[in-house]
This record gives sequence, C-alpha cells and structure tokens, in this order.
Amino acid sequence: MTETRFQEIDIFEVECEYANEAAYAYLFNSLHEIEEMEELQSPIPQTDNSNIGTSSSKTGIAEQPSEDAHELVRRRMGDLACNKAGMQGLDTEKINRIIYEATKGTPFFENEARKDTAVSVRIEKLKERYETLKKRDIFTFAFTVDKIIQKYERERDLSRTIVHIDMDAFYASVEERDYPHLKNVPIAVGDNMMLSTSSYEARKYGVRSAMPGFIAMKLCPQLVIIPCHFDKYTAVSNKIREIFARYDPNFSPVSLDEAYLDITNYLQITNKSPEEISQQIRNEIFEETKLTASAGIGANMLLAKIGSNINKPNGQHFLQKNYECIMEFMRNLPIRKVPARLSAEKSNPASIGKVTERILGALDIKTCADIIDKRLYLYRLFSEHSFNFFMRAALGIGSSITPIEIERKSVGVSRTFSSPIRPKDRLSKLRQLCELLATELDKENVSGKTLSVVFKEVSFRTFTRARTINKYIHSADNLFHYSRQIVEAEMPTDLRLMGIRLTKLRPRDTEIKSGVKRYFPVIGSGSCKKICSGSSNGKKSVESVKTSKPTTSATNSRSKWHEVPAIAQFFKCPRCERQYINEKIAHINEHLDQCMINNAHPNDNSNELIMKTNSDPTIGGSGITLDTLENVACGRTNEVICHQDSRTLIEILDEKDQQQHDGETVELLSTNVALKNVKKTRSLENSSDTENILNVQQIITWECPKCQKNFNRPTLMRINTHLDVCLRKKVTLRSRR
DNA sequence: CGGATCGAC
DNA sequence: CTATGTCGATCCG
Ligand SMILES: Nc1ncnc2c1ncn2[C@H]1C[C@H](O)[C@@H](COP(=O)(O)OP(=O)(O)OP(=O)(O)O)O1
Ligand SMILES: [Mg+2]
Ligand SMILES: [Mg+2]
Ligand SMILES: [Mg+2]
Repeated sequence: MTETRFQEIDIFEVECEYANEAAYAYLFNSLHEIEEMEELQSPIPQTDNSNIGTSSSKTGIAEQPSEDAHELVRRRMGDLACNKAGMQGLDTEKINRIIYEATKGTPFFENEARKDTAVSVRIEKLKERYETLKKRDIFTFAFTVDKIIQKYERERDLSRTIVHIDMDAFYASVEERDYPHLKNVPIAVGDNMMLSTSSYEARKYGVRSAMPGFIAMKLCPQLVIIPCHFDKYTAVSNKIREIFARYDPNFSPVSLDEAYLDITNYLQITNKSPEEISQQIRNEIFEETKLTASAGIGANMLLAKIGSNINKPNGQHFLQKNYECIMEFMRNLPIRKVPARLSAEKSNPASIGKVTERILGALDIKTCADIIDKRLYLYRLFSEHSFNFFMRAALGIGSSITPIEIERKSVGVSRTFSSPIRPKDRLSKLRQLCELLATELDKENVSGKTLSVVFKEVSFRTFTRARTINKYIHSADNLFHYSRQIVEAEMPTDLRLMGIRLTKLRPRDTEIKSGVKRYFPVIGSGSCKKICSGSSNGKKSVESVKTSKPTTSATNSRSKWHEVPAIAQFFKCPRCERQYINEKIAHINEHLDQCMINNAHPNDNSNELIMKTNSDPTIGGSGITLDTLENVACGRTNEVICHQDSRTLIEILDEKDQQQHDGETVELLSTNVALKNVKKTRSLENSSDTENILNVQQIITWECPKCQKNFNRPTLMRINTHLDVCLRKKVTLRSRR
C-alpha cells in the first residue's frame, strides 16, 4: 500500500512537521492512485447537504410500510441504553421489548416515528449522492482534502495536559450519599414523568437519563425514584469547583458535575505525574464530598473527554501526549463516542449523536478510522463545517485551550402542563411564563430584543414562532405584550407545552466599572465565570453565576513591544479575567487573540479569511510585555476597538430606553423616545456590522477565471475544490499563518 | 431573520 | 395515564 503513493502525499510528508512513517501509512492507506483529473462539473451532486440542521421539506412521506416499529424503538429509545457507561452486558433485547410494549401506539411514539422517517428520507438522499460519487473519480479531490488535513495537523498541539472530570451518576450519587439505606438498591432521580439520571445499580436494568419514570418502573419494579434536590447538587458542584481551582484557576466548567482542567502548569511545580494529579483530585473530591468522579487525561479536551468515560465509574484513563498513541486510540473508537467541545471558541460545537451516527453509518462509517478512510466522500457529501469537524475528531485533534468565558445568548422558560390546555387558556399560561422569564432576566440583569414562543401540541408536534422587536425588553409586562401577539396569531389547538425565550441579549445596566481594581490579582479565588446550563426536574432550577463584564475602558489602546520573557508569573486577562500563573507568554498571547477575536468576529470560524484579507501585519497578533502584565496589555487591532466603542454607545443609549420602558404610563412620550433611540441604535449596529464585513471581506460571488462559472458565497475551500477540477494543475490559495 | 433539527446535561 | 427543561450551534430558504 505504501507503494502507490502519489505526488500529493509526498508533498504532505515533506511539509508535515509530525512526519512519522507508520502513522501516515495508517492515515493514507485508503488512497490508491489518482490519475486523470476528469472534468466533472455537471453531474456532480451538489455538495452541501448538512450534517445537522437540514430543515428540508418534510412532506407527507408515503409512509414506508413501517419497516418494523420494533427497529425504531431500538434506534430511538434503546440507543443510549447500551451506549452509556455502566451498561455493558445487559439484556438489551428484553429492555427494548419492554420499552416498545409500553410505548407503541402513544402520541409520543407516533411523533418519534415521524421524526425517524424524516431521518430515513434524509439518509436515502444522501446515499443517492454517495452512489453517484462512487462512480466517479473521487481522488480528484485528494490533493485539496489532504491539504486541508495537513492544515489541521499543523494545529495539533501536544504541549498541554488536559483533565476532564465528571461525577459518577451525579444526582443519584448525591441522593445515595444522603440516604444511606439506598446504597446498593437501584435508584433514579426525577419523578414518574421524567428521570434526570439513575444509579449504576439501576442502569443494569436499562434505566437511564431522559427516561420517564413509569417506563423505568416497568424495567425495574424495585426502582426507587427520588425527587430532584437541585440546591444540594449546586452545593456539591461548588465544592468540587473549589477543588478544581486548586489545580487550575481557569478550569472550565461544563455543567454542575463536570469540568476541564489544564494542569500543564501545575505539573511543573509538583514532580508528580498527570495520573497522580488526576487521582489526587479525585481523592480530594471523595474526601470532601463522599462522591466518586471519573477522569480522562489527554493532550486536548476531546481526548480528555473521551477518556473520562472509559473507566467510569470511579476510574480514570490516561492517554499519552504522543501522536502514535493518539492515532491508535482514535482508530477503533466508535464515532458515537466523539464528544462535543472540539474548539475553544464555541461552547458546544456539533458532536456525533444518534442521528449523525445513523447518517455516517449509511456510508459504512462506524469508527474514526472509517472517517479517515472515507474522507474524500465526506468532503463531497457534507458541508465544510461538518467535514472539518469529522476530520479533526478522527485525528484526535481538539482544542487544548480551555474555553474562555462564554456569554449567555438566550434565556427561556417552558412548561409541560399537567393536562393539555385549551386555546382559551393560552394567555393566562403565557402570562405566568412571562413572569417566570422576567425573574430569570432579572437575575442575569439582561434584556433582549428577539422573543420566541415554542408550542408543543398534544401530538408532540413542536414548532416555534419568533419576532424581533424594535427595542430591548425584559419586564413581564413587555414580554407578555409581545408574546401574546405571537400566540394569538397561531391556530387554536390544544397544547401540552408552551415556552418563551429571549435572545439577542444585552446587559441591562451601563454602570461604568472603575476598571482599576479588577486588575489586581485575587490569588486562589478561582474566579471562574462561565455560565453553565443547569437542568433539573424541579421548578427552582436556575443556577447562574453572575457575569460582571469588564466594560472595556479604552485606556490602553497601545501597548509596547518589549523583549518578552518566556514565562509570566502572573497574568490576568483584562477582558475575561482568566488568571495565568507561571504561564508561557506565547500561550497567554494565544489566549488574548482568542479572547479578542471572539468578541470581534463572533460568527467567524475561519482564520483563513481574516488572515487573507488583513494584510496589516499588526492584525492577528496581540502582544503583552511583562511591565504591562499587571495592567492591561491588549494591543489589538483598530476594528476591535471601534467595535467595542460602538457597543458601549449602544448600551448608553439603551439605558435611556430602559428608563422609558419603566415609565410606561406616559404612552406617547415613551414611544417617541423609543423610536428615536431605535434609530440611533440601528445605525450604530449597522455600522458595526459593516465593519465586520469589511474585516472579513467575505467573498459574495466568485467567477472562475477559466470556465467563468459563478459561485455564490464560496469559501476558500470550495474555490480550491473547483480549481482542482477546472484547471488541470492544482492551484491552492494559500493563507499565511 | 425565522424556523427546524441536532446534541448535551 | 403518563415522555423534562435549558441552552448552543448549524443550515436553509
Ligand atoms: N436528559 C437530561 N435531562 C435532565 N437532566 C439531566 C439529563 N441528563 C443529565 N442530567 C443531569 C443529571 C445528571 O446526574 C447530571 C450529570 O449528567 P451526566 O454527567 O451526563 O450523567 P451522570 O453524572 O448522571 O452519570 P455518568 O456517571 O454517566 O456521568 O445532569
Ligand atoms: Mg456525570
Ligand atoms: Mg456530566
Ligand atoms: Mg457523542
């Protein structure tokens, strides 16, 4: 196999810094020859069906003869039963049969069946395109694809050590601890309608998260169901976070029961091995909470997260920071195990769940090695983003930068009613939801301008209706005023659930933070400010960590470039307050870039475009020097500064806006002023938008110089692909990095 | 922008 | 009898 390498592979090997023969033989062993680059324009199925989120026409599909409803249950309900930790060797046949018997014929089941056939249709279409592609010379794209892979490979960072820690059967373990007589009996937390989680004892029976209690009781009649005590879990969560902070003040919590820690720096001051540290953390957790946790250790978040599940419960897994080990580790990994959190800038990028597993399964992709093998097809069949995701996952490339503070982007509430509500009762329920949402918004001290209402009919059909309002709102009265218009426009059917959600959020107050005191170190306080999404059955769910955002004072637009020592003893990012102790300057700079880019280009994932269009060498690098460490040190680009300025202005304008809303008694005056402000806000927003567009200079249309074919909003990658085909020679638009 | 869908906890 | 609540992300028209 290593014989018939073609030209492109040689290039790859020459350029790649991680050159390693064995690993590459593995990586490329699926490629054979590539000969004629045929002109393949017309009949190529247009790429871009997506991995997720296709909302395509779901017309009344000529209902397939219900390809065996039992199968459906196995797919839709039973999937997690075998997947989740602590589920090996149980009688899945029996479990599926019981679930099926308890489920069939219910509206819930019918809805699941409907969704299932929608996915089936999607898969059929995909397979069609796949078959078409198979008849062609897919290796036409080998060069482009491997060029891209090469790019990912260059991003691989093996310098850090990340630990992912996740509590075992979290809610259930807390209850077991507090009610010792429940030890060794199967328990679950939740109620008859819905379970949040189950103990490992109960998992032996197939009882699991997101299963209704009454089904669980059929699976396991002895099951003890404990109601949710959310405040207890929050308290425990705070305790373990204290522990996390001892090892990484910037640890990144994912939920109440799990977090990522970057222990690279801690390792340097202890002489202990990563495994010992991980064990030590888990020991401390047990001593201080009497609960067990599992851990995964790896070079990045992806590997750590996968690892934490391997020896669950109460175990840990260590993966060496070594290319061969990583590839060997990923090779046989079922794709379903690929978790979220591959990238630092987005909190939860796509991951492989039930549907994506089925879709890839249709292409005979079951393991990560299969992803590599089929990469040329994946490239043609899926969106650029999905391809990117699949490849990086399969290569075991994830972010080794634990995410920075993530701003909450929406706040919402929803309720399933004890019995379906008639159309005439909608408004009173809506009113209650608005009150609830208003209190949540108060806790966060935000307002927002897009309001969505979600409806779930008794048939379980769910849909949403949204509207963007002229102004920012947050009061229950305003929420109700606008949401009722949405509700009243809908068909008067019976509903089993209603919900409302506010997006396009903005801080409500504009108090000017002095900006000075927050730059002083608060050693050991572990001021981790990420907002976590809590979840619960009970009503009093919402846990929220207040995010006091450093409203950026435009003080230090310029920072000097001095000679930079390799290590900073202490640094605190002026923007997100992340603390660094004994950290390499390079890493801090990387963070600063991330942090600023995030705020400047919230939608842009592609450095390539930024790099390409920004020829100014100062752009893309922010530097710090030691003498400015304790103060601010973000010499950042002009456009960011402008952006921040305009945001500040908007906030100030809106403060007036808010005052008007509170005095809603004077209707006329209020609307006048509101109108005025809206205009200003708009123009400001527009200007900041165009700014972003200018920075990125997104290519709207592109015409191939050779064949004159026009492309709509092409990415660099697509252009490359086309050029590969259109021109006989390979043309690659390189971006500098 | 609005709406559907996927995925996680 | 009876199938949660909350959030982020992507994609398409
Ligand atoms: N679908 C869900 N709905 C509501 N709450 C959930 C759901 N899934 C999980 N939770 C809550 C309860 C869990 O104890 C807690 C942590 O989730 P998670 O870590 O995935 O499972 P777990 O801690 O219960 O078991 P494991 O040992 O597999 O980690 O979040
Ligand atoms: Mg857990
Ligand atoms: Mg968890
Ligand atoms: Mg997964």
